[in-house]
Amino acid sequence: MVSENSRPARARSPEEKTQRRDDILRAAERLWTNTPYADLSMNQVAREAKLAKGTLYLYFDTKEELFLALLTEHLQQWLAHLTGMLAERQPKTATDVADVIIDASKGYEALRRLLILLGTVLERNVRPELTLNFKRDVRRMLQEVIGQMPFEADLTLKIIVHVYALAVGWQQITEETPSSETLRRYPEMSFLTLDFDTEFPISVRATIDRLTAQA
Amino acid sequence: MVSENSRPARARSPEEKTQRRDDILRAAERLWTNTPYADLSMNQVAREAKLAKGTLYLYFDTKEELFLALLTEHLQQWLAHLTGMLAERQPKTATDVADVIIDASKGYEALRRLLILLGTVLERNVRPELTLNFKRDVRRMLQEVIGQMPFEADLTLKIIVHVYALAVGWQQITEETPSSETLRRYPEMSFLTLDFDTEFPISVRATIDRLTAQA
Amino acid sequence: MVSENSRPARARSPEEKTQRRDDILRAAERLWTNTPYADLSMNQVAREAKLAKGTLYLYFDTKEELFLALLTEHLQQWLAHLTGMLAERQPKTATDVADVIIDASKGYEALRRLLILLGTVLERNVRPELTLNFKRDVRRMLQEVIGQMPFEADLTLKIIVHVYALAVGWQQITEETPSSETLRRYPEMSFLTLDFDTEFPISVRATIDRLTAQA
Amino acid sequence: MVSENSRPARARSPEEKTQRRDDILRAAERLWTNTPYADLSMNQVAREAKLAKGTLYLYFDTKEELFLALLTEHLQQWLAHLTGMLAERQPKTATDVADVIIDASKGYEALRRLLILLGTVLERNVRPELTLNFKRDVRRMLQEVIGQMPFEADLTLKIIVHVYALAVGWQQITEETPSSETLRRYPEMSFLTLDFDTEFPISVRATIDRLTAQA
DNA sequence: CATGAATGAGCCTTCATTCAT
DNA sequence: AATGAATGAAGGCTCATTCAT
Repeated sequence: MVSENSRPARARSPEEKTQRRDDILRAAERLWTNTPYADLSMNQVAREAKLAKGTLYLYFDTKEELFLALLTEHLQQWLAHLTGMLAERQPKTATDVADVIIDASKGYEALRRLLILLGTVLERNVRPELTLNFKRDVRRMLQEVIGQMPFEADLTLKIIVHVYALAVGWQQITEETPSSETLRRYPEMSFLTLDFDTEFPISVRATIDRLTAQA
Repeated sequence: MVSENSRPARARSPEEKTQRRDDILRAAERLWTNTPYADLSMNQVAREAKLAKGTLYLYFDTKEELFLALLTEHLQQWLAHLTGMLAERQPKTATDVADVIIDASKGYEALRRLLILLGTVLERNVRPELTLNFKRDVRRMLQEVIGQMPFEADLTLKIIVHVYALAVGWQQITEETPSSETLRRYPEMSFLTLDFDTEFPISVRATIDRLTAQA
Repeated sequence: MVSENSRPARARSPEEKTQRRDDILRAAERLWTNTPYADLSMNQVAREAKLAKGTLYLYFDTKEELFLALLTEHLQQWLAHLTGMLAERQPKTATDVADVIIDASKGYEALRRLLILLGTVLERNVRPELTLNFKRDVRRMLQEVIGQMPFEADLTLKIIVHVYALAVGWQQITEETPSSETLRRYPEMSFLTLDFDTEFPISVRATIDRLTAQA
Repeated sequence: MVSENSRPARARSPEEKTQRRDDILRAAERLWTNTPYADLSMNQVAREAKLAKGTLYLYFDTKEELFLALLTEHLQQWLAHLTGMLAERQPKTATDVADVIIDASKGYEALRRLLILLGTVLERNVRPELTLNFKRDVRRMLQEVIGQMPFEADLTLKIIVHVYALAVGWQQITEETPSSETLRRYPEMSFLTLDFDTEFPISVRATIDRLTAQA
């Protein structure tokens, strides 16, 4: 309800600058929801943010860095969300933990698509130092998750990475594509028209059970 | 004056045309091994195949179709390989099946990278009809696999798709990137420097066990 | 009188390709006559040559290389012209030589402006290897000049370089600029409104006399 | 907490404003020593001067005007230096005069590079009126030089302009460029690796001798 | 069937300058 | 007077695809 009109013409204070940076990320996010990375130009982001193209570059050095920042945000949010749920539910068993992770993962498709982008585009075109920073940030955030998990740190980390692999894998397979609709018309192909929220939990439960049993 | 393998100057007969098409695929394959899709131009493929750029377009309508064909081939090979191993080993239990699948998957990194490409680029830029054809081809090949598996068709298909998700997910995470080397220097980040051949089997076993137990 | 209409749609033979490359150089040259380098975009050159922007890059890797090629051409022409005049007039004395050089230099303003460009822009933005090649080409062409000069090779080269310095220096001072016209309205400033064809000869004669006397 | 030289936060008095303007020129000068014009952004100058970008524009209308002011300064200094040396040495002959000019020119590379900039960039992008002012300033300063020279005003002016041409020409040829180092490895190219302080004097002496002899 | 020259839309990015604060 | 965020025109260049030969 606030939006553009209340936006100061120039972001002077650190808060305003954070806000402006956020405006840009929000604009990128809106477009990201329904546009693949390659089709999403900085021009579009600028227009969507109602800013000049050059302004984007005051806040992000490159297109890749912008999306790395977006990913950082989304991942932060998810991890915070997960930490919160863990703290609340206090899971004890593998099954409990799987349930929390599965529940916490609902509605994070944008994040999953950003994670694919990470391996596909970002890591390849960003100064390695930045990717590294990003990963160290992630590691730091994970410390909080570890604190809320009923397992040892190493096992928790292993679980998280497996969940990451599953999220990326299933996202890629279940994502809507131009041919999805047609595909649904062929019954023999139903094995390929799957739903993330159905399949991902199965994998997650199986994997977490196994990993905890092994430990 | 004749080029290596004394390739005919023009492909006239159907066999020659198939051969020419194959030359192109082989060239693309050689480059694909160590070049990401975005950095791999049609020009390079043409040069590698010792053909002119335009010639590529006589055999493939677009760059994406070329790589879809390459994916089809690789998938075909892997499925044949898998079918062979199944026929040979005649696995009975979930564990047996998992073992065969894991063994059959070794050395197919190129295929896994093509599968990522499928969801990331190909499905988005190819006539939907082609993707569909591809998927129907895959379905047909799967029939052979089904015949060699000790489970019902639906369960077998479900297993295959889960394996697909795992392959894509783990490939993405374990793939070497510019920052990989530096990452290895930080012990606290070791949870991210993983090996496909170590992690993928764990997931596969866990998942197949679970899927068969549920059924 | 021939011009664009007789131009083949595609340059296939080496001759046609040389011709096409030449078309581009001619277009650049026409614009160069009345546009400073910075204001002269590749877009304009393409338009002037009635070619697409990309086509330019089939013949020249960068804008700088295009202009380095143009400079090479002009320098070649001038050196050929000079060699011809030397052969014809067979100068014996310093004065004779100066006369020939001065006469041979008339009408080469474009070349002088390109020489300024060399030191100002090209050498700084072109792969050093290319500049080097260019200079070795020049050295080779100079061999012909040396053959026609009544002095030893070293002295001839020294003379040429001094003439080069004078050409560049006087070009810069006598070049027409936006303020030139107004400048001419102030009699006390007449010392700055000079004519290349008047001043350059004086310097050349003085310098060649001195260099030959010293030797 | 106070910055160096305890510069006032705001320049209020005319003296302070002159000082601020000078701060900017000094900053530009420091950068100019080792950065070509194109690579030298107003941002850098502002940072070097520890001022904001906008502040620069309170003192100079454009980047070009800033450098024109810098040139004015350097030229003023050189002319003052020259006048001083002339007054001290009282040269009588052409040779004497040449010696003084040559000695007075040592160590003024920055000025020579600014003179190249004048013809190359400044005159083309500055209001003609400003270039004119600059030139009239120069003319005024030259009056002092004329007073100390043993020749008539016109001849003195002519000499100065010839020296100007030589300075610009030789600067351009002897300036270090990315390919200089490699060039030095080829003995046959030694005719191009020259030293300003060696060649310039030869030209100057030759030219002044000639000009005075003609008169 | 083969060629490869030609196309041109479209990309990211830079930076002198402006102007709200 | 000083700031520095915002602007936006403009630039060089790439590359999948087309099509005349």
